[in-house]
Formats: sequence, structure tokens, C-alpha cells
Amino acid sequence: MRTAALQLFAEHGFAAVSMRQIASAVGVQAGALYNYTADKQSLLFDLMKTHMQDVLAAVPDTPHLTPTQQLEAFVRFHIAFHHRRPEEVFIAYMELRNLTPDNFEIIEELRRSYEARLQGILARGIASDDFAVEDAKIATFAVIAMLTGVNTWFKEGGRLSLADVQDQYWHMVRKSVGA
Amino acid sequence: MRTAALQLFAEHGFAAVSMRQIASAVGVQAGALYNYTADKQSLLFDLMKTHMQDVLAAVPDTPHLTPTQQLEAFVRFHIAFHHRRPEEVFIAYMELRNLTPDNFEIIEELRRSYEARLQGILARGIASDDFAVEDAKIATFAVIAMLTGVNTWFKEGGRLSLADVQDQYWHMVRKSVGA
DNA sequence: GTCTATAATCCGATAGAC
DNA sequence: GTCTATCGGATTATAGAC
Repeated sequence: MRTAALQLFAEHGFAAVSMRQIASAVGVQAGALYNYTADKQSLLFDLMKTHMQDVLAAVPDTPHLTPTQQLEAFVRFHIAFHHRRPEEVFIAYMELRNLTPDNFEIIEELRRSYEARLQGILARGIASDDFAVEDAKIATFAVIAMLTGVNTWFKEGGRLSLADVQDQYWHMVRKSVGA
Repeated sequence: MRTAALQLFAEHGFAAVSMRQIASAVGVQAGALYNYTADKQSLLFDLMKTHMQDVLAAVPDTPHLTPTQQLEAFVRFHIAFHHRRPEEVFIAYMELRNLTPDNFEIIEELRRSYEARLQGILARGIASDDFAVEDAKIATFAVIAMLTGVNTWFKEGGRLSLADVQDQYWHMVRKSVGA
């Protein structure tokens, strides 16, 4: 059910997908789904929460490295991890407005935790003069937006490999923060 | 009707907004809207097409400037223009999947034309050795994603003015492409 | 040009049989 | 644990009065 909902929500949007469509993709009738989720909202929330927790569990935590090495590890991780989960990434960003206020707050807090990882790396690098950038918070927004944008155009099997993309984005990020 | 639809689509999403809601915001009954739009899909398409044409009409075209000056003008324009039209920008990105295939192709072509403006600046700057970046196409995606991300967090009246944000993003973009 | 009324269909969620 | 059937209400779009 979660896999079917993930694909349908990513393709058509949460509001445009009915429980009957999800049931049909699973191969059951709509009523059967309610043995596995309280309602449609809970299904969306579970998908988003699981994704955000997966990201947080997988992001490298290597305080022994230099700020530049930590930043490179973050850039390569973000691109690779998000590339493997395009539907989850898309939903986690596009369907925020379809969460109830309580659920929204929980997802937002998880997202802020992830951004705080990058912001911490940047702030330490600024303090140690490894990086030359005016504001760690703005640089965090800029870098994450840049990296997440890869998912909107990159498809495996084209002119560039994922490693090529990681290399080029790392070069641009490194220069942009003066590392 | 267009203003009401714009705000409602941006807030709740195209699929989640009914013609009755739009009519209510305008102050008429739902049937009256069909004197101004053929159907709901045409209303979405018109909003997106108008926005993309507005962007293309407003983007600076100054071939007499140096590549670095052109890039700076593009960065400042993109941030300022998109800041003034948050609903249009949001819809133009989020509701692409709710367009019919024919309408989608038209909007995509307009979007590609806009990206081609930036890509042309970058390609000329690479050819003239004003910029040091591996691939103009990837740098285009990276810069546009970074700049469009401003809309997700920047609100006027906070710690930073729009001019501050333009300055900081221009510094990061300039360094990232080696200008 | 706006209204009311309605056609035809779909929705989320639940009840109860098995 | 899945099914059928259903409740109460929503939807887009149209028809025809005024």
C-alpha cells in the first residue's frame, strides 16, 4: 500500500489520488486499505515522516574531518541519497500543504534538523576560516536548493554519470563558499 | 477570477480547489465562471502561460555588457522578479503535472526559453574565459535552482532586505562559476 | 451575464457479512 | 482481513430562466 501510494502521490498529487485508485494498484477494494491506515492523511504523513527519518539516519556524521571534507561528504551524500528516492523527495516537498497543522509541524522539525547538519558544517568552517561566506543560514538554503534541484533534470544513462554530477556540483559548492 | 484562482491554487493546490471555492472568492455562483474560462484546466494553463510570458518579457537582454555583468543582472532580476510573484512561481512549478500533455509542452517550452537565457550567458562567459565552470547546462540548472529557492524562505521585514539577499546570492553565484 | 437546478460521477470512510 | 454495499456529501460542467 505504501509503495503504491508513494508512486501515485508523486505522479498525480495527494489531492488528486483517491483511496480507490490506491486500492486498485494494490489489488484490493478500498475498504481493505483501512486495515492498514487510519485515513488518507495518516498515509501521507507516514510516507513523509519515514522519508525524513531515513534521511536523518543516513546523513554522514563525521566530526573528525575538516570542514571542507565534511562539506564534500554532505554534498555527495545529498545528491546520491535523493537520487535513489525521487518519489519520496518530490512528495516531501510538494505535499507539505496537504498535511494537517500538527503533522506539518513534525515534518518541518525533521527538515530543520537536516538543514541544521549543513548549517553546522558551514558555521564551523566560517569560524575556522576554512570558508569565506557571509551568512551560514543563507548559504545553507542556497546549497540545499541547488543540490535538490538535481532531481528535476538528472536521469541515469545520459551524457553524465551520477559521479560526474556529484563532482561538478561539489566543485560549484566548494567555490561558492570559498573553500 | 484569475486573482482568486491564483491565490487558492497556490494555497491549496489545483486539485484541491473547486470551481465553487473560486466562485465564492469572486462573489458569484460557480456557473458564472464558465463565461470567463472554458474549464478549470484552461484557467490553470492561462495563469501559468501568462506568468512564463511575463518572465520572458522582463528578463534583461543586454548583449553589450560583459558576461560577468550579464550574469549579475540575471541573478538580481531573477530574485527580484520571483519575489514579487510568489503565487505564480509556486504554481508554475508545482502544478506542472496537472496540465494536459499539450498544455504541459507549451509551458515547458517557455521555461526552456528562460533557462536558455542564462545558459547563453554562461556559455559565452566560458568561451571568453570570464567563467571557469565545466558545463554550462549543469551550471544553469544549479544557479536557477539556487535562486528560485529564495522564495521558500525569504520574507520582507526580517533580518535581511531583498537587496542583502541579492548581494549574497550574487557573491555565491559569482564564485561558483569562477567569475 | 448571472442565476438556480441538475446530470452524472466521484469522494472518504464505515458497517456488517463471511 | 477482505469483501460488498452504502452514507452523506463533494465534484465539474451544462441547461435554461431571467
